[in-house]
Amino acid sequence: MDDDKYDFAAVEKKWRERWDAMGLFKTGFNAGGEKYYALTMYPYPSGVLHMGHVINYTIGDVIARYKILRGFDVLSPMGWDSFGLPAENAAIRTGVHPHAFTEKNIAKMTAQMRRAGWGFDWEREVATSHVDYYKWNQWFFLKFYERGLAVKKTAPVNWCDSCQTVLANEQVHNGECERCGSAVAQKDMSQWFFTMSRYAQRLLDGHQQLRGNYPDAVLAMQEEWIGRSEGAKIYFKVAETGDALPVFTTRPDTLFGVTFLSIAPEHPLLAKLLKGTPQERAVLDAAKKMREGGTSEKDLVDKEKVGVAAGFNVVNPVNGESVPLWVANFALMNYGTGAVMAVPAHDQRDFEFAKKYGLPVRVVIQPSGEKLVASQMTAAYAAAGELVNSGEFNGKNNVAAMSEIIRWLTENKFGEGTVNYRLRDWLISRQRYWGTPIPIIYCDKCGAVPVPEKDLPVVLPDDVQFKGEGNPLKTGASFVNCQCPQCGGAAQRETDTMDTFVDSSWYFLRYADAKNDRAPFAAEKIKRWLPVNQYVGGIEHATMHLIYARFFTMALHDLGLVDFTEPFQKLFCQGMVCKTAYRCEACKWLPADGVEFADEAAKDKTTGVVGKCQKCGGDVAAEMTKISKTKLNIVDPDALFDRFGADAVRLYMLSDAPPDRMQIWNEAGLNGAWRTLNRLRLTVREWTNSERKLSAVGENLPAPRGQADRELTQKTHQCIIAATEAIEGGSRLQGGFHFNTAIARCNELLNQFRQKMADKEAIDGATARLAIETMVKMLSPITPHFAEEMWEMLGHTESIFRSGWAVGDPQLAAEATVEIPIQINGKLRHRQEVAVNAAAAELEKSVLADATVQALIAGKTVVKIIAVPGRMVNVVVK
RNA sequence: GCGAAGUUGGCGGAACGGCAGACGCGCCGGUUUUAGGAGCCGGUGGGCAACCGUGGGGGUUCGAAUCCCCCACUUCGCACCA
Repeated sequence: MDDDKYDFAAVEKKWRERWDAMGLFKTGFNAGGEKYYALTMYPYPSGVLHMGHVINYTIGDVIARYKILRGFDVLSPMGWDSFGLPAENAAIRTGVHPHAFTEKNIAKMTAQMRRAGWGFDWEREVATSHVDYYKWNQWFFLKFYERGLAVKKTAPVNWCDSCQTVLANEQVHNGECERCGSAVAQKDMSQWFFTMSRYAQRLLDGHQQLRGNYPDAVLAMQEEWIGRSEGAKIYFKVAETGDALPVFTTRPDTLFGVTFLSIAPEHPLLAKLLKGTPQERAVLDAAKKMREGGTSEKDLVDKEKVGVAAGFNVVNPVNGESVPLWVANFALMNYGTGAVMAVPAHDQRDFEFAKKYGLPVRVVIQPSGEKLVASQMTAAYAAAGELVNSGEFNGKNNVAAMSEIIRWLTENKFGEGTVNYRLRDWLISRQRYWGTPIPIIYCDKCGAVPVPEKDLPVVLPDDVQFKGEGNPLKTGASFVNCQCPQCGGAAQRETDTMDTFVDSSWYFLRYADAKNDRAPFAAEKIKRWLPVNQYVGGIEHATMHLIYARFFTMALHDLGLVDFTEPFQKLFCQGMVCKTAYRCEACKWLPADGVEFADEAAKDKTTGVVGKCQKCGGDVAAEMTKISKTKLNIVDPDALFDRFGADAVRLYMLSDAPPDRMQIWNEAGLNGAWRTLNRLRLTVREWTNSERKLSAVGENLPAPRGQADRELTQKTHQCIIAATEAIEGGSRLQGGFHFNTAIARCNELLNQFRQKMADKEAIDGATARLAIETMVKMLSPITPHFAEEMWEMLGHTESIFRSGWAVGDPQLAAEATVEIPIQINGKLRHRQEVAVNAAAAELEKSVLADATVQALIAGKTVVKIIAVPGRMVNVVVK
């Protein structure tokens, strides 16, 4: 009958225009409603949306629309994290200025975002590379500087000698420069930090408020990142010179077992000690060698443990013993004190190091029931036991004696109990152009002088060169040379720019007052909108961005700029979008169409060899990984919008898996989403036609309140309740956002509705309308254009987003009877239809009265009966 | 190395400690004068059966995909990518 197709392109365009016209996504749409701030992590403007964005912003949009339906005054903003390395790399490669590159990308991605149907309040758009944004980064820096929260210290960077440039960890592969392949080494530079480590305990304490509102995994990762550990600081001294060399240890109980002490190769004391000694050259060379390779934690840890004797000894305060000082690459300057006491008998890493270099092993803890002999040990003994060779602590349990030992250390001034954190100060300096200039001027006379607030912003200059060597900002003569604000003499600007994580640590505050040119934001706007009610983003941000933003908010709180300490009330993290990638030993990564598959089944395999490379004929192995350009497994959202429309893509993204799981990309499922929409559309058409027929017959027809009506009404209310619960979370589905099960409930309702139509069951017009409108409404946040179109088809003249969310009635949803399983000794044996509210005693009676059950337990003794009302009965027999 | 998450049919996934496989994809068969990426009907974990089945091995329980312990594998993060 109807051979027309659903013209999604026209429908989607039509509704986007109407939403714009009606101001659906501007704050105040539900004027007077309670505020709701729905935030999604702003993207880096790479120029193309990837599937991670699609899932992220679809979830955010569904939440915003759902809250609009529930009457909230919703703020749902979008912006651009537009500073960063890629624009600068593009400038080096193609000569296009980062500014032009970035603006073009923003324009492209904005168009893509509109096509997806994500509703944002574009009047609040921010771009961090715009001077009206980064000016406030500089302003915050000055405030931090005044308070001692921004300081300058020495820290190592990845240095490529042949490119004469600092490299990001990302640009270092296996200790080599990504561009030229030459060896990378660490180099110390004086750089700016935010003293975030001061906030370690507060960040940790904040978890109490966040527990239950952030994913547990994120809190666990942040706890690990903050890395609180209790232990003691022990005052070792250099035997020859008397220099203090404190160490931090979590195992003060093993202090009598120390046989050497390790110091980080870049420890400042090392160079001082060695100065003028015969071994100076050799030890410093060895230390330098240890610093080859990148600075990332993974690079450091993966390195083989090596060391060299420094030619000095240190004195163990507890027994006065002198033990040798070693330089070791596993001693980390930025953790603890940069020196570690070594107890080979009770620490595996120390044990291995001691065996490698022939250092002594001394047992100070004996496990019960066996006796360790140092010379016969093959591994360290790290567990608990009885202290031996430990002076007055001999005979005590090492764990139980811990606090006593710490007290003793403090009383005797050998050390003190202390808490150490893994959390480091935040290194914000970047030796790059495309970032916020740090507002500091260096004067020969006055030293480092902050740029006065009235001189802000320090604008990024355009007259710079991108050669791939050094920091381009240093080539801007007009930028670098300036006057000292204090003495007026010739001075030079800081050419380091800020880490882009500074930008993203407060952008959510700026959205509340995006156009303010007198302050980063006005207090009353912050009061209205902050904190963020729901933040949505990728799990990959669990530590860095989310910790920096929390720290920044606490710092702003301490500056009196905001009156809360946690920026995000609730956090939801979607999983990675992954897809099979193909790798050929010789040709590296291949696109799927570059693989000659062994057979049809091989196309679905996600691991192991699946075929041959079309180019070289070598074996191709499949691997399931995050969608990325380098692995050639990207999916272009635009192409999907072209083929299926935004609604079908959105529906598919949410219908398959709960969004906090890893999403496995499989295009076949998209067809199914498209079909679901068509089926619903067909249903709406058929029903609106038949409804017209019905009303033409007359209103005198008795309403057929029969069995079919009751069933459909029940199913409809079940759908509303279950779908709402799946979205909201709650007792059963804790986290919420289980769109996949909400969609499944709608499908069930649709199936039942179509079944009844096909069977020509008599259904009252109002019952049918409620059912069909419920399906449309439950889907409206997910497939908004489609839902609007159906809503209109159903005779409504106003947007569905004006109609409010559906309310389920638990009484109408309730079932009268339920078929419960009957178990005999825990095994399913029979079923019985019982009243839903039948009490345990009634269940027992009716089950025992059942002939089948009697036959099953004939000749056996009933030991007990477990009856769970409404769920099951288990008869235990012997 | 450290930390996190995950592992259920051919596939994505459902399942307050209580009927394993909802819903969807795919596949198989049928159907509608039907050529569409269409609709509709039926089937679809394994096994002829009894039964067996939630990565492997133990445990707790009347009852375990679910809780506990051990192990394996996969993915993600680790501070200059954002």
